[in-house]
Amino acid sequence: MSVEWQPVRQARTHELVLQSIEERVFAGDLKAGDRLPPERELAPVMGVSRSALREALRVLETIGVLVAQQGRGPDAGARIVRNPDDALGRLLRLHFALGSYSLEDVLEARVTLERSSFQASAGHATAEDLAEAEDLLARMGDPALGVADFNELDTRFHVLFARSSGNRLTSTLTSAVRESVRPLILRALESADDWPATAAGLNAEHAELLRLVRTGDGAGAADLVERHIRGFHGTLVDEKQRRDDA
Amino acid sequence: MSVEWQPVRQARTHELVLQSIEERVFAGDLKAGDRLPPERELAPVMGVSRSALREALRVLETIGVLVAQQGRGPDAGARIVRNPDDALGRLLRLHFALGSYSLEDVLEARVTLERSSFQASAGHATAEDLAEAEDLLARMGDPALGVADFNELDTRFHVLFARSSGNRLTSTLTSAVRESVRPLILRALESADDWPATAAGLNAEHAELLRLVRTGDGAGAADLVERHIRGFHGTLVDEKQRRDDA
DNA sequence: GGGCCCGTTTGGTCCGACCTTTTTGTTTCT
DNA sequence: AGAAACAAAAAGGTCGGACCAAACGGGCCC
Repeated sequence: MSVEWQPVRQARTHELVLQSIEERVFAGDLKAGDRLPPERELAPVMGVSRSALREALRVLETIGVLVAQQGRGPDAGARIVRNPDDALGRLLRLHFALGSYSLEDVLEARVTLERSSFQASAGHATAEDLAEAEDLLARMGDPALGVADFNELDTRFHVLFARSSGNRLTSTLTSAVRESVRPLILRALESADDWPATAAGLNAEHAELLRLVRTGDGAGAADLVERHIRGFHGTLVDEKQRRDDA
Repeated sequence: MSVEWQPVRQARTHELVLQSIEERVFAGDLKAGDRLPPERELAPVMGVSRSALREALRVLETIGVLVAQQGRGPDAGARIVRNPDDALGRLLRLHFALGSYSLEDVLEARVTLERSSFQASAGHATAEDLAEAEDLLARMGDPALGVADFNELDTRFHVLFARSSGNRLTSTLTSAVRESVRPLILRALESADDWPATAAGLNAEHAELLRLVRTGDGAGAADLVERHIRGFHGTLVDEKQRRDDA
């Protein structure tokens, strides 16, 4: 295999700034909670214009490692934070909309991730987690619940178990993937033939999932969540088919 | 549970622009390959300054849904693309450096994702994939190979199988997670007690992985890659321990 | 036809002015 | 003395305009 040549791509200023800040992060110089100097001071120190600096900060903000606050006082200015979830969610949502990933890809990824989540959750879930799941379950049982509200609660149910697995990375990935198909799921639910029956069926599975996690049956929960996801995604694919045919 | 009140957080201009463009993407108005109007035209049409528009474009660029090219001709300007891998890699790398995720979290996520990758790869890998893996394996076998080069080839080996699984989403996630621990792995390799022996051991496992994938033994490949990752991550944890103690 | 030059288009950079929000300090009135 | 009102300062947010740099297209000259 021959060496692959790459075009040189002259680095843009904001990329240099970015690189410089990232190095600080990698070196441990910048930790969560630290504040950056004000833009008007930092820009000349780095030898770039304020606009270039701001573009770099915007990038860091969309990655979820920085927030900016107007005003004075200790909370003002640009601060390093750790908030990957929104960033990852937006990323996957957009790419899914653009067709970077097929529905089948998302299905398999959800199965893989949520199997792992539920497996671990069966060993790690706290009493608070279980109580919250119970609460969500009860609210989803309301027959008068609208489709959109159901979808919201269903998302929270799945994300809750991902969080309770104790693994923040898997949790982030799981909820981002779940979020990315959220609009699609909403549309599918809206066009369900018999919505009350669909909701009841999903809820029965949710209740059983909760029971398995509570009793510590990780393998059982993993198997059931796989069936749960495959079953529902199956109707999604059917729905998509019907739409494409029309 | 009472209703949770949120602060209103006045939206910033670039966020409005972003929202507007995202809606176009979700609606299917903007597809991969489409070009946006020039900044100088688009900004006044949207009623914002060019700077605000540019910040929104920068955000889209870091998400990997847009690239910008200077100059004239059909390739110039801002174009919609689908390139999630770099974006995801940078995101996870930074958050890992900031301590959003522990080493154990990454270990479990890698095991989950790569088990799935290798399982699927055993059914999907093409002859080209296998040939490339063979090539990488041969190059990793060179005893004179430096640690950094080995790490580079090892990364490509793992990412290759993720890609060959046929699932672009899992592949993206796998390579991003692998990339996020790359600097760490490099440091661990550099401080290995007996580097040639370590390399030989890893290579033997790589060769066996390739064999299992080639013969279509997905379950076997999944099990082996789990042992492979856990074994190596184990030395990482030991290494970290030793550093923390010092 | 090939090569050179020059203009046009488009993003990239910089600067300076001004707006808005948030806190802090000070003054004034009771 | 205390509370309310006002003013100043510090920070990010926005805007407009000027200019730089890269890439392409076309025309001109050999």
